[in-house]
Amino acid sequence: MADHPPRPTIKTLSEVTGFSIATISKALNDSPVVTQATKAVIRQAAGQIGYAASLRGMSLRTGRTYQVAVLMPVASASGFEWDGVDYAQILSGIAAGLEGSPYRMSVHVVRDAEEGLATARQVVEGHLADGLIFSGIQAQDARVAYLCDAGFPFVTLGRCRQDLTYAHVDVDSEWAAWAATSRLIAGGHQRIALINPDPRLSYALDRIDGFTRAFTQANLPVPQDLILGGDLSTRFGKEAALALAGLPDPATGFVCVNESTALGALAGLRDLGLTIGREASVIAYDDINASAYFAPPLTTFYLPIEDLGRQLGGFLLRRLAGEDPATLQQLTRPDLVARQSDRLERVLPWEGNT
Amino acid sequence: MADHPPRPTIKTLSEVTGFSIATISKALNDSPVVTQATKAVIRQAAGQIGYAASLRGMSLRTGRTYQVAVLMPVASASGFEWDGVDYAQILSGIAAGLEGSPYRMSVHVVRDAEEGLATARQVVEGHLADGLIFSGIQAQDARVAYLCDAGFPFVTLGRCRQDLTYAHVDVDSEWAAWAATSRLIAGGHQRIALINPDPRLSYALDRIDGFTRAFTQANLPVPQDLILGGDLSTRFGKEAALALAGLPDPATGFVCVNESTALGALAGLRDLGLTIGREASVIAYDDINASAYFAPPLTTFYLPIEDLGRQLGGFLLRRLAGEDPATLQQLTRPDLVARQSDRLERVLPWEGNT
DNA sequence: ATGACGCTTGAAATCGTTTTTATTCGCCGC
DNA sequence: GCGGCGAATAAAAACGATTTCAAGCGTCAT
Repeated sequence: MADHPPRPTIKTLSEVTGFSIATISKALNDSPVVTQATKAVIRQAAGQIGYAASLRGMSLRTGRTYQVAVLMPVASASGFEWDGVDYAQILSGIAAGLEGSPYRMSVHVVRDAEEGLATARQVVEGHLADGLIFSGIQAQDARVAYLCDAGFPFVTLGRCRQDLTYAHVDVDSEWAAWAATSRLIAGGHQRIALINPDPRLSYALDRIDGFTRAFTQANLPVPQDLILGGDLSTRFGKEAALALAGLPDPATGFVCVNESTALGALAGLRDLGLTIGREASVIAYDDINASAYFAPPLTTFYLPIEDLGRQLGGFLLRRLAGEDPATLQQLTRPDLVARQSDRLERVLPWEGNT
Repeated sequence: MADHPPRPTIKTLSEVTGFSIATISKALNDSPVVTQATKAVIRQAAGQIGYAASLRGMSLRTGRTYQVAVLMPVASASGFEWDGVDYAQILSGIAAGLEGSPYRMSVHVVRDAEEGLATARQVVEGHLADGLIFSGIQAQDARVAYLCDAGFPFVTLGRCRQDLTYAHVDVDSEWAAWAATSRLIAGGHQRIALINPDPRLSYALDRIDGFTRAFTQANLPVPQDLILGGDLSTRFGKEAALALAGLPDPATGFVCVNESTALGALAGLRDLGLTIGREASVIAYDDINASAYFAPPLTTFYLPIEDLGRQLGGFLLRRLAGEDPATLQQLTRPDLVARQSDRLERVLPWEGNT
């Protein structure tokens, strides 16, 4: 229980340098009213005694907290199921985006969008943070609407479908779903399933759009009966595959929303005795680099999810600096990583063209 | 940009009730010096106008921050590799453990133990939080030593091997490794590999201890050459399996540290043309419930990692309330989940006894 | 009757900053 | 010589709470 000497305050610095605390404060904030010479002296002394402003004091006076709140979604899990989302990677990216600024990151766990709204309210009304970052955007998103209305700085991972201007980072899910579906169509599939997330999510709709576009573009009917929405659990992926590959007119191609559902789909297809790559094909979003080790390795669209986090952090910083949200919007296209799971051997000649 | 009415302070409450701010403060903190009647009036009024104490004000005066800092490890990734650790689940657990208290959770990303120490220093010296939670404990852990010395409240996930008294939550890795190894020995294996984490980690040593005990107990030589330490990536699991199953006297059983390394091991064994459950067996720690979907489903020792997080949060709260760290120590035994990956078909009769 | 004591409440200081307003002082012009 | 001005610094107020100490006020014993 070593008693550290009390850490220096602006007052200590005042006594040391002989200047008043007001001057000290201005000098350290680089105010133009104080002489260069004085600034130099004060800065030197500050460095000398290891002075660092107390966030508490600053916070009380300025109303700023120098904190950024992140809403981290967790499944409302009764019995944990893996959902393949490595949120730690996103957090890590956000932290990297915040690096160099005085902002720290506080994480609030939310079970669903409703709780997210409640937490957002708390953060705004209680001034718990200066800015907010969240994901899991719905087509009609109450959180986005609320924060826009409140004029509170925030950045989202994903876009809603309301006509609102706000800072966001998103993945081009429409394109990715189109590309994945087209690839399977080119590979000889016609009965293609879309294993989708919760249909309230905005990107679920984007994926349906892309899926649909691929079929209409190929002059093929859209297999509406093969679109299934659910959570991101491996269990859901398996159940979906079991159901859709077990149909009288079964699905042979599967566009999965992510690696956990794809892992489930593979397990389901295996249970049905199907050989992936011969009788069925699977393709997925990939954000944790595990698909390469599945049996067989999965063809995926790779999302650099930590980079997205970094963007989120950077955008929020710029938003906090007053930048116009209209300029803080970004759409990323995932990269195709071709592996073995989407080739039908019997239609090999088709392979390749994206 | 709706201008909200300024939120009520203790002063507002003073004007409304007619009591002085001193009395208000005491009443709300349930001080014994103020009458029950007065307390009732004040509380009623507080509820009425929706008063909530400003954390900023409290913080400045009391020196407390009402924040708990969590050190979240991320791989120092050059090129992201999945490590099978769902830290979000731990965070979720911690948040659950903190629920009901005024404490919020701030997350600091650290790349290694060294950076962890630096961050811990910052937190302590800058009074950025009232307590600290971290994991990835090493046998000789500088962070633990520092925090004990500084008298700063903290709880760790894992124990170091120094003789220090501090609050911690841990998994009985010695036992788990012993149980896993014994199970494989009982299944007819003698050449068993231990796919271990970084050997500086305390639980890596625990696992080696348990591994060793299983062999000596069975009067078998300990296969030192089959103990391999690395990161928790799938890639490492695969490389390790490739190397050890490719030996002149190959390993046939694999005790993996977690699901990502196990997934890698399965991939490696598959590449060697081996059939899991016939020519090789794999067993792992399981904390994300994905092993059930691997090919074949893995026999695992299940760790309820969110519960551990909850314990961490709860322990820290009690520690902050002044409880003796000696009473805040807990060791959990993971549960065996028997599936198919550890049965050698040719030795079927042995199955079952743990 | 009065001083002491208990019980409740109030006034004021304090935490560490920022920001507004005041003061000091040298210098210039008249 | 003096009022005014500008530049630099200082003083004081404020942010919103907690905490120490003083004050008011019955009650009771002397």
